[in-house]
Amino acid sequence: MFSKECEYAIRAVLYISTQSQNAQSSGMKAIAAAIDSPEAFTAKILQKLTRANLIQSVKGPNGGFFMDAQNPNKTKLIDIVRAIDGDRIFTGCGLGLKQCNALNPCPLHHTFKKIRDDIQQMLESSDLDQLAADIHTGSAFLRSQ
Amino acid sequence: MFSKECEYAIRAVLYISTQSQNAQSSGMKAIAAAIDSPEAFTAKILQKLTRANLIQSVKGPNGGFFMDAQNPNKTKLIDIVRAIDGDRIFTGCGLGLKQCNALNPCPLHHTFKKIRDDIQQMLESSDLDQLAADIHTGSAFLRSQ
DNA sequence: AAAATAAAAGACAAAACCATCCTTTAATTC
DNA sequence: GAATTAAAGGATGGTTTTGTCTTTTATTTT
Repeated sequence: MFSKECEYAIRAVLYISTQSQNAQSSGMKAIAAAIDSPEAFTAKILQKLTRANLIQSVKGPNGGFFMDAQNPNKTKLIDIVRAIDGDRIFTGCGLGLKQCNALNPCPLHHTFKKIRDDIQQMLESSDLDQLAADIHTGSAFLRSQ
Repeated sequence: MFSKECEYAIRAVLYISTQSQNAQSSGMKAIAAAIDSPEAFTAKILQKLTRANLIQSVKGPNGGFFMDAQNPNKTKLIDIVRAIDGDRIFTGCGLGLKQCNALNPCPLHHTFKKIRDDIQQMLESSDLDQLAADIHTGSAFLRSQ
């Protein structure tokens, strides 16, 4: 569904979101450990997210990554997905046709449209606060237990 | 959503299904042309589908690939997906966690479950006859127009 | 039986994706 | 302002996926 990069990105942002609620910034190594992802690769992803203005960063001692307080409840999952994977998952054809639309559809176009719309709807409606809450209460996890 | 291999596989089987309705067998090159896929790669995929008993093949002059008459209405899309991509799309975690289930879920597990169930339902319920019919009438296509 | 045809099979090549390493830049601490 | 810390950036390596090429095997036609 998502690229590995995007999976890590979502998990990283969710983690940063939980930490930012206590005005804590998180270093790259701490993030990679918390979400069980490779450090160097995670660093690259955090760079992309920073450039996309989805998270902030500061260099130097006690630096790291964070979101400003009002951001977690504005940022939606779809923003992360768009920043990393683009919109191929929303617009691409399920059977890989270069051109596939209502006028010239693949045999699954109409059925897939509903599913893609559901995914989009889900990614647009969920804000990070709610998801971070589940992590805080221990009812959801960012790495395997 | 699906691997490229699986996309080609579905398109190939749908094409073979349309041709088999006239008891016509189709050669690899004809299939690749009809679905706009690379020939050699398509040949490999057709081999897999044959080994999985989703289609039949005969060698030699006038050989090719076909489905026996009663097969297109028994075969479901999910059989093709399972044969090529396995069941990762039905069981894998959307955020890439090695272990993700109702007891130890990722923050998106429950939302994703619904979507994955929808996809599975869709792949189980559609049989090839119906989809082939749309192709025959020209209301759906297996390659870009 | 020989020739021709077409799939099966195995080895190989290219591209994309995933991941790491090393140097540079910026911020903080002492 | 020197040393330290941590992110930014660039170059590079490994793996998987995608795709090709060549030989072999099976079937049909003549």
